[in-house]
Amino acid sequence: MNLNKILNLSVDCVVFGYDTNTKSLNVLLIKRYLESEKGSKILVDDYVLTGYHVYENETLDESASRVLKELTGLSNLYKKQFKAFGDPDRLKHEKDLIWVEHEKFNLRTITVAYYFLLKTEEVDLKSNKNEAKWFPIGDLPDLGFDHEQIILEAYEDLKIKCLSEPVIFELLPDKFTINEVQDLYQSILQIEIDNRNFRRKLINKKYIIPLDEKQIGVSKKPAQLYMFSKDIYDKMFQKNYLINI
Amino acid sequence: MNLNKILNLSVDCVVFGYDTNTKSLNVLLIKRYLESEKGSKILVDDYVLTGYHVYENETLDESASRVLKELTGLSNLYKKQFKAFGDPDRLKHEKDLIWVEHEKFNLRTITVAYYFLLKTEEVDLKSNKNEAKWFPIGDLPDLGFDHEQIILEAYEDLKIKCLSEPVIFELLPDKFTINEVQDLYQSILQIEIDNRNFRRKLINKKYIIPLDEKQIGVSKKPAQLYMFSKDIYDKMFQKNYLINI
DNA sequence: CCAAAAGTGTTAATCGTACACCCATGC
DNA sequence: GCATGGGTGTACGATTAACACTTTTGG
Repeated sequence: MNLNKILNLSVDCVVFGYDTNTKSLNVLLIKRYLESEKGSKILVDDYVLTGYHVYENETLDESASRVLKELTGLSNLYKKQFKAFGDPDRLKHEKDLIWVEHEKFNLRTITVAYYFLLKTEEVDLKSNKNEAKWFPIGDLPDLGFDHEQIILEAYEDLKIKCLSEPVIFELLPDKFTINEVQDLYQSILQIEIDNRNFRRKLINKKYIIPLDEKQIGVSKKPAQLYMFSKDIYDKMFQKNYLINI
Repeated sequence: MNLNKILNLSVDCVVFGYDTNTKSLNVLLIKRYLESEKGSKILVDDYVLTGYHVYENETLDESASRVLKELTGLSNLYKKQFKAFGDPDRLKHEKDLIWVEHEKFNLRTITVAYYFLLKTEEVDLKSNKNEAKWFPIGDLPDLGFDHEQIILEAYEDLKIKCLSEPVIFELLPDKFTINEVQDLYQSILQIEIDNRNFRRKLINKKYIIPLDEKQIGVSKKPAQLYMFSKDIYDKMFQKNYLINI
């Protein structure tokens, strides 16, 4: 493998994780910190998306998967390239310029942005050397570069996508309850959904399969568990060309 | 303006035009031709998307708009950045390598792909020095680079987009008939639509405004003309979060 | 008067939406 | 036995889908 970086090209990964306990759609961010040489002054102290330069003989998709694997240890996650960001002034704040100087980046770097979907619990942050941390999508910290914009555009794309494709199940454990799916939709779309109608709709899908299992260890009536069958979904699937303008 | 090109970054433009006469969704392509030095042998003879390197201090969007203006003379068209293509082997055919050599491109060039929507008649091909030509989406010629893939991905994106946003009207003249809209949907989606149901659906929209005008110069019953009001559409518009998985 | 495309109505089935109470469980 | 969240049914309105003939016009 040719490990020469393409100096003006990077990938950035918006990692969405859902926490079924707090019912929070989270984004995984890493700390960016830099002091002046004497250590007297904090030059940069914020969070950024995880990202890295693309190598000379690596595809963009491979690059994104590599970055994610380094961050989380995970592969084979749902991944979507959603937009390239490459405006000449996308790094305009002083702290970003300091950082670029420090890291010897190319000032005009084009970044190809991906988002990934996983369960917050899947990632072990303890063993992470980047000081990675989850933040709710509605409560993001101070962000470097143009990463706030990148996250918000990823989020918009996810919102639209989850209406027409079963990506929601990428964010849930393999075995889930109907109410967990509802909570997740509500978190993503920031809407209220009628529980009875939602249940009926979901349970009627052939690819939502009731298991012979219920929740355990909950201090209330344990709920029925279901799984999503991608196989059945794919077999049933046919595009419905419903024009809805 | 700094006219230094970024050597490994380009934009490519998929220009979709609809021809109401032939009822054909077309793509605008330019000729790529190269002979060997003695003129004895044709080295490259195919079509490509129009594209160009991004300049040092130009945004990606500006770059795409500039390329399109040079090709068609038009600005303010519907434009969408839909994907970045940057695999290391995306130029793999011999003719592409010859071309890259001849044009002094960077072999590993990342291209940010856009698509544009317009009416085929809007473009004056006569005054075009690039030997630009329209091709039906279903009958594309031999294409250079990875441009066939780029076109097909643009087309998939357009198909999905036209179901939920009124982009269809970008492809039609300001004054159109209901049947023209139907024909266009049929061309894009490659489906048959029931005329009565489609008419009713469209005519009931408040932003489809009947004009005091009918078609002229047609050798049959002239049809009622309508226009699309983006103002009314935008005012009425509210996202409906209909989950359809 | 003929060819060609415009325009028109009804019915049945499905789907979305609104809405309130009982049930099962762990503690 | 009580607090907690799980689970259930019905009725109405809106939307979709299937379907075939008449009308208007230019030539």
